[in-house]
Amino acid sequence: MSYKENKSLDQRLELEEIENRCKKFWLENNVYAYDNTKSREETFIIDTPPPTVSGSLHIGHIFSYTQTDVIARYQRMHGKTVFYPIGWDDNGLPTERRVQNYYNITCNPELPYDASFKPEHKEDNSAPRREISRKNFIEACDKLTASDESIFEDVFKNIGHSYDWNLKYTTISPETIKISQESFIDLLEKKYIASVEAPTMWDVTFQSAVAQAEIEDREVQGFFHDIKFEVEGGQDSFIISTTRPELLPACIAIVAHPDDERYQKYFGKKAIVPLFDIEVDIVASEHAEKDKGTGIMMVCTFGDSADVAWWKKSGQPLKQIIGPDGRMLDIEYGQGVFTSKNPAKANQNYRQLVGLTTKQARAKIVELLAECGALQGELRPVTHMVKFYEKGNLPIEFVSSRQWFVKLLEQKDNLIKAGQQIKWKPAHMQRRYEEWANGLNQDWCISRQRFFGVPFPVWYKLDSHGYPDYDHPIIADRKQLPVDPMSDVPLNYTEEQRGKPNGFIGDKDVMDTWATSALTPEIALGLTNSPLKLPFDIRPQAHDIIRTWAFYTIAKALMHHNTIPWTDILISGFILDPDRKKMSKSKGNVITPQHLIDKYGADSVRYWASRAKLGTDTAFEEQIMAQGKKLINKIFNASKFAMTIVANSGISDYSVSADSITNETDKSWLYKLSSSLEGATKYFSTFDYAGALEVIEKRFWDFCDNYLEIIKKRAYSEDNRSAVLSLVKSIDVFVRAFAPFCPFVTEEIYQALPWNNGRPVSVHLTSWPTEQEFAGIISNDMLYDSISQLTSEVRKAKTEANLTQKTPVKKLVIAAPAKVISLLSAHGIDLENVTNAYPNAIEYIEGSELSINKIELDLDFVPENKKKQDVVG
RNA sequence: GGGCGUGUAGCUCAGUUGGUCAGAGCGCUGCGUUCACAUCGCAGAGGUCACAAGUUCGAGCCUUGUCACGCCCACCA
Repeated sequence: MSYKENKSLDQRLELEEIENRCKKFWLENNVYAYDNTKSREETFIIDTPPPTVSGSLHIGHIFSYTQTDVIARYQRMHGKTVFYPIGWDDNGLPTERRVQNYYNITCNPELPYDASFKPEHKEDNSAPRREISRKNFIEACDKLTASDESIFEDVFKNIGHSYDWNLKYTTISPETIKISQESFIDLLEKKYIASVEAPTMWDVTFQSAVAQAEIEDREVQGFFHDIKFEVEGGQDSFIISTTRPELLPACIAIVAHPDDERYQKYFGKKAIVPLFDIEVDIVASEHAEKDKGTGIMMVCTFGDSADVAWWKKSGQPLKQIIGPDGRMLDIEYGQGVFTSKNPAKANQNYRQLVGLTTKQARAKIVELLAECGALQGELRPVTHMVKFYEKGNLPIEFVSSRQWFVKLLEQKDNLIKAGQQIKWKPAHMQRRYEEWANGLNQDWCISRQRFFGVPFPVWYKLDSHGYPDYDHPIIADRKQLPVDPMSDVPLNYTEEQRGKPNGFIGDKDVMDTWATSALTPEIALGLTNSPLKLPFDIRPQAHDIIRTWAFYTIAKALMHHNTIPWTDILISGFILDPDRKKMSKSKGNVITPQHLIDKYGADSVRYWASRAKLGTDTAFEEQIMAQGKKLINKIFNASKFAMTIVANSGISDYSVSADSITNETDKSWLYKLSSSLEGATKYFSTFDYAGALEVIEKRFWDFCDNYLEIIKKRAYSEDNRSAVLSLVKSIDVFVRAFAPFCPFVTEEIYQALPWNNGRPVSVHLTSWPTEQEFAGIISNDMLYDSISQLTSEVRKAKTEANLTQKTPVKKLVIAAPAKVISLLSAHGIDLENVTNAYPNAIEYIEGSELSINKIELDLDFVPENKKKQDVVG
């Protein structure tokens, strides 16, 4: 496919046309296709983050993903075939939540499938949500994610990301589900996974278990309630300060510190829980701290993870009073574990709590406590930290249930070692990882009581009474994968046996979405027949998901393959509001990536992203994009100008060599250019795209402001060969050096270069310019720097005299070291030209430093345009 | 409570191993340019490099302490 009809550059820079032309051209020519015949050494592998599909792309996505793209493009030009996949993380809770709101529906797994149901977008969400079956719900998720994903894809294409779109995946696709289920079975066989019935952190809104990594602390306004407990015998009493009085019915013990003298006398005795007359032991335990509250506290099932830990050791029964929905369960005192000295009284009080939320129950129990006189004094306000599921609005509860756990705790040391083998950029981010690994205190709960996710490939046998045997699950055969145990049947069973005694039931949970996204290396490899293996080269990601995505990926690579998943991890920063807070949703929605691409052009937005260093949060500053647009414009115009000179030069052999570049100024300039490239390459070798851009950009402005001006006259003259070929080389090099950053404008220019015969179809397939290309051609920086400095000083003198730059120089005395004088006097024609000096106006005297000793300008000079004005005026 | 990071011109940020390191862009002011580019060029003003002490011939850069901001982690009765 050809790029465009007319090969020459347009008169003006038409960004939109260029972008459309490029996008089409790159796709049609498979410019970014990964070549699976190349060896590992010739391949650069990127573990691209699959963005969560739950709404729209944020400018922060564009920021970090573009930085990775710049690296990918550099590596491609550096001679590697780049394995650069892209996926959409569409399974999981964020998607479910969006789907519920978008269609105003909710999943009720009890309902049968309704083939006629078609989800429709509802603007108005005030009506009660329509309940639909699990299968209908998943179909709705599929539908909405598919449309969201096509929008994401457009934005990524518009910004010019060079993914190999043949390597596209979604985390809910059958292929991904298969890989995720294989991972589960592998870890299960290796005994890294087990199902455990235990108190688990539970979000009551989404009614699902959640993992430690998804928990965050939030400051909450609460109250201390001072509650009087009688000691058995009724002679004595003590006060407990608690923020959660609604847990009184689940009290299993009272504890105080062993050294606390105030409570020594109670140890070994029993306390009576008010309202419910539960007899509980008063126990000495390090768990309590003397100077907190009243120093004595109640242990309930469960107020916090400390309660869970204490309960596990104690051998006490579990009294679960909070249900999965966060409401008080309907329990009966005098039955089972709910003992009471006075069941009738306990039940009378507890009946008033049944069905209430914890918050409502707290208010009610305060009433009851006040009535019976157990509540001492006023409630005392306190702000304290409470654990929340990161996506939830209510505190988490500990609910006992059966869940699948990945045994990470026993891997702690290996995880830390693996983290040390990986190169973190910036390096201090490794600390974040290590601290998280060190602080891990729970295994990874991977089951979620949700619907849109990867099902566990597991069924349970039912005994003759219809009770499931959780200890001996039926694991799917690998050949069956992917399976949905709710609709598929285990080997040697029939659908008729589902739910019947001696039959089976399917595991109805789905996996934590991280359990699947921690497999992005394996998922990506599944898309190709390449012989690639872990470890990959780089994992780009943001720092907020070090404890989840990075951590779990390292864990899985370790458990599956006993290797690190990548050699380098590049941590990007955040885009912050001007007030340095993390950019808010509302603002992000106003300034959408597409809006910015439309306003400044994709290359300019990319320029903005490329300027920021890794790992550093930066305030959003739109002006950088305006600056980028100026650069893009300059690249276009300077190239166009240079190409016009070349076209009119009468030169047709564009080969650049020591024979063709004969002028010393040109040699000296090319030396400058060459050393900038050396610097840029060095920066890129440590993934420092920002450093690379800086040196290239700096040299480019030098080229425009100085070199072009210096050689202009010579390039138009008879003896123009060296200057013209130097321009050819300069433009060719700049186009390639800017290509990773500004792929659109550089492609547009590359396609118009008249010396492209036999070269790759796209600039993005050419080789990265290195200093080796200049071998034998270049000299050193002395001459160019000298002319450049003098040019600038003469310019300054003219500016300060309020004269036009065209003003001729009558006399210019230059002081310089002998070495510089000999260079300048032999090759000073450009200096004469650029300063517009009269013949023989330049003189040299010896001095220690290069400087202008004396300058005399032609004050009688009148520019052409002024003359005309005078005539008219 | 523990850890990490940041603090450089009005704003956003560079400053690699301590010695032209006091910078860039934007903004502001002035001047110029219209035959590559007004999406332009040139120049100017502006900073005790958070503060204090120390190491050193020499510190924005190293050490210690202080302050401010941000982030991460922490059993939060």
